[in-house]
Amino acid sequence: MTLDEIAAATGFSRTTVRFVVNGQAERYRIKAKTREQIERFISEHGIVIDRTARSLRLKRSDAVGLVLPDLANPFFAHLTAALEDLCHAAGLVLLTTSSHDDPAGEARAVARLLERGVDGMVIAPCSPMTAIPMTGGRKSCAVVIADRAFPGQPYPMVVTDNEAVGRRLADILLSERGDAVFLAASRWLPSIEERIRGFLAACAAHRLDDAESRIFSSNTDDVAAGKHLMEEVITRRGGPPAAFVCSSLLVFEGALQAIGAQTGRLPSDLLLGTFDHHPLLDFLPNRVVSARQDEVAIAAAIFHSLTEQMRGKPAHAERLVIDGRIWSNGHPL
Amino acid sequence: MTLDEIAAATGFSRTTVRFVVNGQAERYRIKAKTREQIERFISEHGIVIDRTARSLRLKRSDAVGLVLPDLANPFFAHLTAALEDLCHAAGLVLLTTSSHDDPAGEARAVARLLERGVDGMVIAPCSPMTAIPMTGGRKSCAVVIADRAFPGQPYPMVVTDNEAVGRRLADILLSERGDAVFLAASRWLPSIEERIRGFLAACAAHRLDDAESRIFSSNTDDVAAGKHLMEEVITRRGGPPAAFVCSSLLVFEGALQAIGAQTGRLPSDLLLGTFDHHPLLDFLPNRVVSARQDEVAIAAAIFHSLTEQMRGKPAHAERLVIDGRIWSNGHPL
DNA sequence: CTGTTAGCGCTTTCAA
DNA sequence: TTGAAAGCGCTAACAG
Repeated sequence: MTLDEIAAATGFSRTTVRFVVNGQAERYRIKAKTREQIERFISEHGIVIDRTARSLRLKRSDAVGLVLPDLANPFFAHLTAALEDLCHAAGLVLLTTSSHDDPAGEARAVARLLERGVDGMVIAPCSPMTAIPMTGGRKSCAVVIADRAFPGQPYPMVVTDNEAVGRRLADILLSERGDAVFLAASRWLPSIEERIRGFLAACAAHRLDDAESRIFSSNTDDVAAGKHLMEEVITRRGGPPAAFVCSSLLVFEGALQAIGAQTGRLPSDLLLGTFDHHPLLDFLPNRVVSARQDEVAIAAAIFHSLTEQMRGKPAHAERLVIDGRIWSNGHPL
Repeated sequence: MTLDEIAAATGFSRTTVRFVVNGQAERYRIKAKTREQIERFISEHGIVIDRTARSLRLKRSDAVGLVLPDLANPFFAHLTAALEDLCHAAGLVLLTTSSHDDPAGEARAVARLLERGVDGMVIAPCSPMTAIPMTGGRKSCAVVIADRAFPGQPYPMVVTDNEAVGRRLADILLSERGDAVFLAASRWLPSIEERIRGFLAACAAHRLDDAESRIFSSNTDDVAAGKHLMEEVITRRGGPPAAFVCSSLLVFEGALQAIGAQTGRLPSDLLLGTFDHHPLLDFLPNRVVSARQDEVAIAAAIFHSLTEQMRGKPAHAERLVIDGRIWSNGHPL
């Protein structure tokens, strides 16, 4: 049922029907009897206002796009869930797209969202985009960069305070074991580089002068990379370290596999550290310290910045930093 | 840049420009020079065709909606990722919405998608909906029910073969330990009921006549429920079982917590079984057997049925069953 | 081969 | 209080 159809069926005009449907009956002093008739008709026959037509006319879609490297990554899944809740509460829908860490796919995704006329876009870029082509849209589109703050973007960025968290995590390991290495995947990511800086700072604070040699990094973020990195650690140091940090759970899994393959099972005093968190970590036989991003707070910051832009505030290239949290044995530290 | 603007700027008509833009230049034998001129202009100035207007005209949005109970649930996150890939490859966008297991939220989500004119909808219902109000839309909308096959829906349903998987899982536990209990959350879900049936069938095959008393169930699916259920098991049976299955990882975590609280740490010969899988399970000190849904195959079946409907094939209430897989120690069984 | 026209369902503006 | 008209950018049908 369209507004026109209802108008025709009830004998009133488009305008009158629309006022009732949009809850503006009061404001335009629609006669009570008129309103009742229309409302009764609608409750009997139902109505679905066509937001496609509405969008075309208003040049506003009440939709926001989300461009992620990978939805299967729990961090992004949680971020999506949190953002979605905020959007829905505000009457917006969320269009999600994954780029699978492919810059071309990312560009395509952005273009597709632009075609759809989204009012805003949240992007976790998979590469240092030269420039997101927001130009070309018929209307301005709010943009917020999430999680991956490649330099040079003219948009607000919301990121975790990776360096601080990395430092705290490393500090715990070094304090408890006096030794630690860092297994880093995707070193080209700003967030990873920041975590490494935090690790190095902790090493410096503990007066370790071989900090650089404690960093092992690869370009891909997967289990195989973690395994390979840990094998390298074992080879270079003649055995497993007393403690290690991994830049992601995938790397963590690979590292555990490598140690398991080497020593049969995990040395019981091996102290494990990892970015990203999963509840099952708490049931591993070893002590695990994990750094966790605050998806809800990140989503809130993103949404705030986005809605401000959508309300007309011009976008700065500001950097909004959200605190990460360290967990150990199922409890925040 | 709109088609009209380009037409005006290049001096050709809307139609001519559109033929070029839509790649139909060949078909309509647009003069090569004309095409080149238009293409050059576009490559210089860019173009974003407005799919909002297109949708309005064509009554087709090239969008499909996805209604899930909870995106943060890894199964649904993986399903979403898989579906998204299929959609994008077919030039469709995916609108995701979570209902948080709230029937009212679910109804709202469906209505919102209908307003948006989605061509199709994938729903993992959170309750036995009396009827999804597909009526009222201006055009028919393809529908596929995923994962939760409440009876009575007139749409195709894609589900895992829960009973068979549940039976295989229970069979492994009973064969290896001769004892097992089932901790089930959300017993009102068809999928859970099916898993329980599989468990009971395995018990019967192992000539256990107390099968019913091995089922412990709750209405919520969370860690607290799992803990509570395991406490009940321990109380009723005077100690932890030799093996148990949980209907979800959340319940699994709760159960481990309860046993840990009771016995200090996990008895080393305790055999763990769970639906849902996570790679970290492989690093637990105990042997873990887990049943895993095949999200990619499920997504493929959903997408196939959906696109068939979108091409005009009327929807049957058929039931498409996808095999689940059992994993143990990081390998499929 | 290219141009013109009508209209998708909505909102806005102006009239009555 | 209510109605009528115009137009968002696109596509389809038809006319040159």
